[in-house]
Amino acid sequence: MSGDHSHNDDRIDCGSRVNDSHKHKDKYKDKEHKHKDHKKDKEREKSKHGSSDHKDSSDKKHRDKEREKMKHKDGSTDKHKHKDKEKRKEEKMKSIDGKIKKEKENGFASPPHMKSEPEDDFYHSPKHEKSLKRERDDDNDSEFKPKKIKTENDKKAKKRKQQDDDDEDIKPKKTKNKKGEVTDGKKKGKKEPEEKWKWWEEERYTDGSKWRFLEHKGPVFAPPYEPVPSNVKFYYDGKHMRLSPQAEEVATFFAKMLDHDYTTKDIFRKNFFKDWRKEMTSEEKATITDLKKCNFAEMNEYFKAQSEARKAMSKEEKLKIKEENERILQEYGFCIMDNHKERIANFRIEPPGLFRGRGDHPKMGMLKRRIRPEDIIINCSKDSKHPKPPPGTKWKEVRHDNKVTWLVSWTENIQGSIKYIMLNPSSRIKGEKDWQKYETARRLKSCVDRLRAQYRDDWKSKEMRIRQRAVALYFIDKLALRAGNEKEEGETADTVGCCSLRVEHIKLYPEKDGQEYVVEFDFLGKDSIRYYNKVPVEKRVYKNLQLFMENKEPDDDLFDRLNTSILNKHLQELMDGLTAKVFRTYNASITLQQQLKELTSPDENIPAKILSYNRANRAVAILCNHQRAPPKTFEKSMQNLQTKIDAKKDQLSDARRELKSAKADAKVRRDEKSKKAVETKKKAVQRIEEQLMKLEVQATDREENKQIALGTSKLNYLDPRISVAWCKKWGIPIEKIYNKTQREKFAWAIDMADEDFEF
DNA sequence: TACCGTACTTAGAAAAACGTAT
DNA sequence: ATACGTTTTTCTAAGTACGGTA
Repeated sequence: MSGDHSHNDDRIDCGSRVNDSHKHKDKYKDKEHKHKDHKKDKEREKSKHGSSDHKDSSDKKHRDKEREKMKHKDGSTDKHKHKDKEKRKEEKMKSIDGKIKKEKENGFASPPHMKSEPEDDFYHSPKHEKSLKRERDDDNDSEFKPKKIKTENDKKAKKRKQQDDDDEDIKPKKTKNKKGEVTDGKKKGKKEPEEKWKWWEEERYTDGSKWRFLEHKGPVFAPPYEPVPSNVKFYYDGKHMRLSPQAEEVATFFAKMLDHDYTTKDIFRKNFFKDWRKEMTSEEKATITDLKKCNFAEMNEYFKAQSEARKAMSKEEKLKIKEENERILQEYGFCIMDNHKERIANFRIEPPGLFRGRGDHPKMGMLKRRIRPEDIIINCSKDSKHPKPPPGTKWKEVRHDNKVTWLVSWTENIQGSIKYIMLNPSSRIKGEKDWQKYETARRLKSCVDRLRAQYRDDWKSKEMRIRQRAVALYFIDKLALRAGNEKEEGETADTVGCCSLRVEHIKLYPEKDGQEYVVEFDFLGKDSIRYYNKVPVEKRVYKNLQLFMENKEPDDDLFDRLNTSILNKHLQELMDGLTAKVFRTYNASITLQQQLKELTSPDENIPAKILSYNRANRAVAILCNHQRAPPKTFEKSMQNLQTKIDAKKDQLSDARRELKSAKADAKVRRDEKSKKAVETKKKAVQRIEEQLMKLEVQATDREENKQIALGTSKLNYLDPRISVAWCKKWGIPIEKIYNKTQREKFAWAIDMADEDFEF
C-alpha cells in the first residue's frame, strides 16, 4: 500500500496544497501513452529539421511538436541569436564572484575555499576562523587506531605521508599526532570515550582526489536462498506443485508480498510473471501460464509464521543474533580511509527481490537479481589489504580510483544503473561535502538579490529561451522546485521537476480567490509525490506563461527551450558552484533561520521553544513539499489522544459542576469552609483546563504533522549550524533537536557553530 | 550539444529497536 | 512479560549534476 503511493490519496493540504496523487496518477496513466507517442513525434520532427533550427530544437530533445510551432520559435530565436551571445558575455563579466576556477576543475566546487573564501571569514567568529583555516601542521592525529590494526595502520600512515611528500602538487596534509595524546579509541562497542576526530579542522584535498589510502573488507552478500520446507506447498490451479529451487525462490518473493498492494497491480503482476517464468524449468513454464491460478497462500503463511517466531524468540536467542550482527558490523562495517576508521553506510549487498518502484513505475515487479562476487567492482588503494572474494569466486574487478568515494559498486539489472557502497554521513568524506554544500548556499545568500533582479529583468527579454530560463528560475527560487532533469521515457514513473514541467501541469487564473494572476501547479514530483500549489505571481510571469503555453498541447513541455543543463550553465556563470538545487538548500536554510527568529519567544520554557523549532522546521518541510504517508497508527493514536481529550473534557465539566454547586452551597451557607471549597474547585477547574489545552495543542501539532515529514529537510536542507546556534542561544540541549545519528552526522556543526552563527 | 555513463545526494517506506503502559 | 505505540535505523529508489564523447 505504500509503495504504490496510493496513500497519497489521503494526504491532506498543507496550506493551499491538496494531496491527491492517486487520482492524478490515474490521470497521468491515461496520458502516458499519448505522451510517449508524442515524444516520439518530437524526436522525429527534430531530425527532420535542418540546421536552422538546431539551435532551438536541439536544445532539448523531444521539444518541437508541430512544425508550426517550430517556426514560431525559430523566428524569435534566430532573430536574437547574436544578442544572446552578448548577453552571455555580460553575464560572464558579472560573475566576478571571485571564484577560483581551479577549484572547480578539481571537482571541489567550493569547499576547499574555506580558506580563500571571504564570506567564511566574515561569518565565522575568530575562534572558528582558526579552525577553518586549518592550522594544518598541528600534528593532530591520535584519534582512532583500533588496536587490531594499529601497527599495520601506523605503517600505512607512514607510507602515505611519504607519498604525500613526494607528491608536490598535492596539498592535503596528513593527520599527524597532536600532543601525543594517543587515544586508545576503539569502536569495539566498548564505552571508551574515544577522542573524536575533528576532520573539519584539517585541510582538504584540492587536487580532486578523495583519499590517499583506502582499505576495507568488501561487501556482505545476501544470505543464500533457503528453500521452504516441503510441507509448505505451492498450488497451481488448485493442484500441488513442487517448484524447482530457482522458480521457488522467485515465487517466495511474491509470496512475501501478498499483503502488499503491489501484488494487486497489473504492471507489477505482469512484470513479475514474465521474470518469474524466465527462472522456471521448461516443464514449469509449460504448466504455469497464468498468475491468477497461482496460490502462494501457504508460502505467505509460512513467512508470517517465521517472523512471528522471530519475535517470540527467547532473550538469549535474540541476544545471540544481535551479537552476530555486531560482529559482522565490526568486521565489514568500517573501513580505513586516510588514517581513520570510518563507518560504512551500506556494506550489505541488496538482496534479490521484486523491484519496488514508486508511483506508476513501468518496471515494478521485475526480478531484481542476486548479486554475485563476479558482479562486484572493488575500489581500494593499491597498498591496502584487498578484500577477498568468497571462496571459489572472483571479483569482477579491483580498481584503485581515488577520485571517487565508493568502496564497492555493481550494476543493477532493472535500470542498468550503478549501485555503490559508500561511507556513513558521519564520515569525513561525506561531512566535508555537506559542509561545502551549505557554504555554497551561503554564498548564494550574498548574491541572491542581484540574481533575483537579473531574472526579473530577463522576464522582459526578447529571447524566448531567456524568458523561459528566467521564469523557471523564479519558480525554483520562489517555490523551491527541483531542477527537473529529463528522464528516459518508459523507464520510470512519469514525474517532473521545474524544467520538465508540461503544459498540463499548470493552470492559469487571471483571478482566483481574490488574487490576481494565480498559477495552479499540479504535478507529480520526485517519488511521485504530488505537488499541488496555487500561487499568485507577478503579471509578467503570468504573461510569459501564457506565451509559453500558446499553441501547445497539454503534454508539451512548458519550457520547451530550457533544460537543466542550460539552466545550470547559466547559474554557473552567475555564481561559482551555483546550480538549481542550491536554491532549495538556500531557501530552506534561510527560512528556518528566519522562522526561528520569528517564532521563538524568549520567555517560553523549553518544550514551548522546541515546539517553535518544530514549527519552523515544518515551514521548511512544507516549502520543500516533504510529505509522508500518515503513519499506520496515526488514526489510532489520534483517537487515543482524542479519548484522553474527551476524558479531560468530562473531567472538566464534572469539575465545573462541582464548582457550581460549591458556589451555590457557599451562597447559602456563607461560611469560611464552603468558601474555601469554592476556591479549591476553582483551582481544580483551572488545572484541568490547562491540561486540556495542552492535550489539544499536542493533538493539533500531531495533526499538523500528519503528512509532513520533517526528517528530510532536517537531514539534507537545513544548515545544522543554524540549529546548533539556536540551541546554544536558548540553552536548549542539542539532544532535543538531534538524535544520536544526527549528532554524529552534524558533529562538525555542533563543534564549530556558536550562538551567533548566521547562515 | 545531445547523449550517455558515472557519482553522489535526497527521499519516503519498512523494519528494527526502544520505551512505556498494562 | 507482553502488547503497543513511537523513534531510530535501514533500505534502496529516485533525483541532481557533471564530464567525456561522438
